[in-house]
Amino acid sequence: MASLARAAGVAASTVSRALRNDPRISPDVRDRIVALAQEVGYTPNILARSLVGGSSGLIGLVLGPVDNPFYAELMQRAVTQAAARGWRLLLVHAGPGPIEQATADALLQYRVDGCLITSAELSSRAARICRDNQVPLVMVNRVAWEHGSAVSCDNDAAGALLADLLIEAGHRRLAVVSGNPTTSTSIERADGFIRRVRAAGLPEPLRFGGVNSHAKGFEAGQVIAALPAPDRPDAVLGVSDLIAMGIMDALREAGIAVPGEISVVGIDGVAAARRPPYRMTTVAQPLEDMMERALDLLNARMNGVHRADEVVTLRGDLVIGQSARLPARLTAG
Amino acid sequence: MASLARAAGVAASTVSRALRNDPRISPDVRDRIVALAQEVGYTPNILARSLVGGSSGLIGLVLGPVDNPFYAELMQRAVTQAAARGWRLLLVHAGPGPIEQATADALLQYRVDGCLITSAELSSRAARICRDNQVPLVMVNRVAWEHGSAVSCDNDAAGALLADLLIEAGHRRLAVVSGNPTTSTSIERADGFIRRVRAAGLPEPLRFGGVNSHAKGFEAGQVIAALPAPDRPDAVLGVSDLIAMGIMDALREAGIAVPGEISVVGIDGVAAARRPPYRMTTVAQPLEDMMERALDLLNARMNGVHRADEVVTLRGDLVIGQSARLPARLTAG
DNA sequence: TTGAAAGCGATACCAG
DNA sequence: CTGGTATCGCTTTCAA
Repeated sequence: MASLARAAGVAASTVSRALRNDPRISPDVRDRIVALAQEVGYTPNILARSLVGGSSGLIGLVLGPVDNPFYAELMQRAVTQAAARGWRLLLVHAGPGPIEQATADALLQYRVDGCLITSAELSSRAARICRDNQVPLVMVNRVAWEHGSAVSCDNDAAGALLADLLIEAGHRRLAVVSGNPTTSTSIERADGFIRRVRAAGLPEPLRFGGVNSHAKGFEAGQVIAALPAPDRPDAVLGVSDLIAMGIMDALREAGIAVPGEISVVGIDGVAAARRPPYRMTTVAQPLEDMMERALDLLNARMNGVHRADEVVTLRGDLVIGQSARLPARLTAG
Repeated sequence: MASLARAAGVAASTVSRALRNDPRISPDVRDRIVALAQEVGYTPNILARSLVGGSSGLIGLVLGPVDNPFYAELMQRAVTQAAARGWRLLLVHAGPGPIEQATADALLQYRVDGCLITSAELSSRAARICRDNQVPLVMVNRVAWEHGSAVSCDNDAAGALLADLLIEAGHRRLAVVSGNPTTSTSIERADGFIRRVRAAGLPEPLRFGGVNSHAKGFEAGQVIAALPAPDRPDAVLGVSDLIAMGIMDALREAGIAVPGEISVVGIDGVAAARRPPYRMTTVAQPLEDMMERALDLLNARMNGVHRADEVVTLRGDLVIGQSARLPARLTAG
């Protein structure tokens, strides 16, 4: 920058202002400097800028296991929307394993302006670090931990809605395949579902699960398929599309027609579940809006202003596929 | 850091050295400082360090469309392996669209030590920026562009291997569904396949394609299914697993048995293709090794040392699934 | 083995 | 409107 200033015959501070469109710089001087910068291929060093300015322009991103396409879709939204706000993502973790200390430390070392945690599990270490250092924190698809704001889909309502629809369509023996029993997302979805089944006076739903994976759904599907027909459920909720896909695969492999003999529904609305051969009936998370709100929450907390932690819940969108028998009023149109 | 130095009764430079395990600092002083830093929760500011040191510890990551799970898997490897080397990823792009100028600029603004481009398409802008600014660049799953090194799977060999196996197993009417006609990956895979088909004296393979997506594979599958039986191919290669999954879905939906009536094979080895209901016979890219080599290449070019661009090609691993009829010698075991 | 001082590249305040 | 100067947090000579 010094050499640029010399070449332009002005002071460094003038260059600095010109390049950031400071209003109180004369247009002609600014144009000359901008042109010169362009010419010599000068790019401001954000690291140096952050040093004095305080803000790094970085958002830490902690991702969950990306074998669940939901996280991949979330990530894509995060990159795009963050870029639109002039922020960059520091990707510090992606995967199922616990986040390491060195990794969590990076959030502080790089002075991230905020942190986005999308993993339903294992986020505690990163969350603690953010709390201890007043780094704004927003969790997506996850209930707020001790500290931090959160944006999620109304999981309970999603489960309840699907239960209502299945029941209205005449299903009587329902089942639910859960994910990780320690994650709020999985629990709430199952709870909402089960509550409505009970409210309808139907028998207690069968319950399976333990991990949020295709394999676990497949396993549950095999067990269900092996049940003698009278005991066999006529409708199953996979608490995630990934699980629901596994269920459906197992049932079909066992020669059971979906939705002919058993209806299957999921939650998330990932692309893979919506296309053939699944055409899943599911409740899609409003990803675009969720990320928008998440970044809003971060933004509001980024300039040093303290604000109370905030929890935002958005309603999901019912996606009518062909994996479940639904009330005629929905399928007629 | 100044306050830390004051509290410890030493100079800032001593603190700096102590925290980085400089050998020429007395152990007791170092321990005292480290303990104190721990106590007050001090974290070094890497931005400031980079300012003087030169290296930011950041690797720019440009990702392709993550609806293809291949890119998601690649990303997970990238994060893990980069972390193991003490690097962090600056995620500047993910998705199908072209990379924007502002995004590409971020690579320079944050002074990334190197750049990893995994998108088979649209990487030119980022690549150009790296070239113009001597930022080490490695492309993964993509042939080298004008500038930069590259690591990829031997795509041609993968296509050739699958053709050989299908032919050996007795298939006679082959077809190939390509991806984006401008990407080296897609072209090479198809070329290898077609070359072997010709070499075997079989009729010219049917060709479909245009985009690397499930939808495009599905479309091609529908067309294939609609062909009158005598013209219908008895084996199809989808140049990516994503495409192959689409093909298989369409065929099965049309009531055609896979692999009973038509064999389907893919390339990539993504998790989704290997599990039920696909159980794809495919050539898996050695992701772990590819990322390892990619980071090696970056590392060798990162400390200012100039090295010639390098291209590394790794052989893929045949994954025997159940989506294709294969020679008995392979399926016997 | 430790300390003092000079930067690294930018911004911001205070003058002019 | 523009120029000097202190400063951000850390590393790195150069001395002691």
